[in-house]
Amino acid sequence: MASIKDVAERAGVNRSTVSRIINGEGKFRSDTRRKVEQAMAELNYRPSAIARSLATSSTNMVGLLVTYYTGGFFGAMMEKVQAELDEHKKFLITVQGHHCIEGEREAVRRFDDLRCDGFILNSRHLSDDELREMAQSARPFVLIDRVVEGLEDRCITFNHFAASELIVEHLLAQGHQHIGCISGPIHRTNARNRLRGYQAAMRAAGIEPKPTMMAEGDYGRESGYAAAKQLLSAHPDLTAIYSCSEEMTSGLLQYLYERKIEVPSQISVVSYDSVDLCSSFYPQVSAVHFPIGEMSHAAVKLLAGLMARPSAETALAELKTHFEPSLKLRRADQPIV
Amino acid sequence: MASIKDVAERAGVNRSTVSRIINGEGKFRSDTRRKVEQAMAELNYRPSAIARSLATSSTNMVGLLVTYYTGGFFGAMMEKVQAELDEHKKFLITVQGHHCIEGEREAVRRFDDLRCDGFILNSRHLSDDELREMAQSARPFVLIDRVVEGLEDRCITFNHFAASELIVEHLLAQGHQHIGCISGPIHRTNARNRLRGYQAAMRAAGIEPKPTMMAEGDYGRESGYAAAKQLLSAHPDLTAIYSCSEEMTSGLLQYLYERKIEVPSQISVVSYDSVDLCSSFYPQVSAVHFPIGEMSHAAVKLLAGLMARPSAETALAELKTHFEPSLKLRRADQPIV
DNA sequence: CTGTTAGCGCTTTCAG
DNA sequence: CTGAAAGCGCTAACAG
Repeated sequence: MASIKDVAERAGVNRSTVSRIINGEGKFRSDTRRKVEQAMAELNYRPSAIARSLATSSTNMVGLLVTYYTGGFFGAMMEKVQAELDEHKKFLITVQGHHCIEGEREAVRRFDDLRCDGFILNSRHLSDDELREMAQSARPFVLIDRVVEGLEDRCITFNHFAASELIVEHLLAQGHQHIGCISGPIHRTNARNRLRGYQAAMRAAGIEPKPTMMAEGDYGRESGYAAAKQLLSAHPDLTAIYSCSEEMTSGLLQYLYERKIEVPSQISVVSYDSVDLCSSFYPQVSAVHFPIGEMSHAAVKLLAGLMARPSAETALAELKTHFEPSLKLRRADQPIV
Repeated sequence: MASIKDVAERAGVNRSTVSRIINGEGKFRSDTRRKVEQAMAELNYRPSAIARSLATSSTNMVGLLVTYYTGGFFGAMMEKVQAELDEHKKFLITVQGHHCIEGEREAVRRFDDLRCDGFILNSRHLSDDELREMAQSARPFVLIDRVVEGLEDRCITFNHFAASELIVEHLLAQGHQHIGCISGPIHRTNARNRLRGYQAAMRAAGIEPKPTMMAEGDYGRESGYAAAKQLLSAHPDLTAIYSCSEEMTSGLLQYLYERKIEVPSQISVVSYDSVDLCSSFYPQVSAVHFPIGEMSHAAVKLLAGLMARPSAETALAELKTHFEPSLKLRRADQPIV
């Protein structure tokens, strides 16, 4: 490809003049500008982002670490991150954490290798300590859907506990007492918080949830199916089930469908949901909304702030970094009469 | 961050020695190696991919243009592309086409700016001519799910026509005669091919599909719902409906659920599917499988081949670039008795 | 086996 | 308003 040198020669000017024109720095004689622009057009010149990065030590690249690519969750995240980045003409580098600590470390290393201006981590395996240590480095990063003590100002968080409380309270308010819960993998903090929210809401209503009223899934569809089976075998008297992910809800509904247990006349179903998938089930199920899209948006904004002023935190106060749940009521649950 | 110069100074050797050790070129006195490795470790040194790119004029970056991020389709694509790229230590740059020609052009421009080693296009708006012209440039690229005359050796394709034929024939074989079709946006080539496959299969069975037996959707859920309504209002006698995307199928099922039209006892449902979403519906619906995952994998392989030998096409013959449909039979359709 | 010297394509003082 | 020159961090001949 043509280089700036080629353009300069063709236009009969110095490279720095071309550079200035490209970057719009200073003023130029109009014919100089014309000559340069013409040369660029003729050569189909495009400045090398790479060379520019090296010279300016700013790459305009932003890294995004995700745990997996499937599911609408990730898509929603990408969507928002990209949209925001596009506007600022930045490049998005995505890498996957391979579901393990070494994978996530490697990901960060790659961001470093590229000298990304900053990165966004949806990390699940890096330890708090490791993250805190990373925060010492100059390269700014933010965490999405994770809270690390001491790094609060870089965390975009969601109140999973309150989310569960909210939806379970909704069920309780409708007169339900026998409410089962399909949780995510309890070794994961957020999944644990969701489960605890359920338990807390139940206890607040004077109901002690029996261990057999809770089944652990892996957030996937199949596990929802299995958990439903387990739950209903142990507790045929359940009048409602709360599932902690939309995928598991799909499995749950499948099970109910196969057993000809009618929703919502025989049992109510409510769910966690991030991408409004619950509206595509039949019947459409009520859910607590996990606003991953908005959170991603906030993450980019936060990061942009950190990148702009490396150490200060001016104006970040205005930024919303903590998100609270909201209810989306639909038709798969109904009052106990 | 520490640079190669810092490492060299600390180790008391020349930069090129460090460079060679990093890249494992040649042999070294063991104490030289040790000194260098120690210096690198102490400084926490990581070579700059950017500087390296500039020096070698190879960036190890691969671009991926997608039309949108939502839906499992895209996730499946990312998954495979990343996995493959990770193994070769390459970086993935994703950009979105913004659903318009200018957006897709801009995307390619950005790949150029970064001097990506190559890119993968899931393009819908760039014209055949434009693509052919791009092919003149040195930067290799491949097309996924698109066929462009003259660029056959860069296209990873799927037989959409045959896919529709296959699933409709399945329905016909079961005795169905009144089969409706919910198609994608007919201004899109692939959507049109799917519709034509349906028509061809019907005609081959001696049935002329009436215009009112076909409804156009936009591949989204809502449109599936609307199309179902439209179809069944005009043709209450339909015994089966073929929906050209899993999302539309979801809408279709929702409609049937609301109208209390039982599947499969009152009507059979079959669908197009790429990410096995149809197995998460209840009842699970039979589908023709659109193997986007495998195709993505093939795309990366193809691209890797092109990047390795810029002009030649050795060994590409072994590569599978064309994919045929396969049936995944489940329970939402049944024979006419 | 290792050092010297250019140079990748751009930006950025510093002059003029 | 424009040119000259140095430098970003690395690699790649070419010597030795």
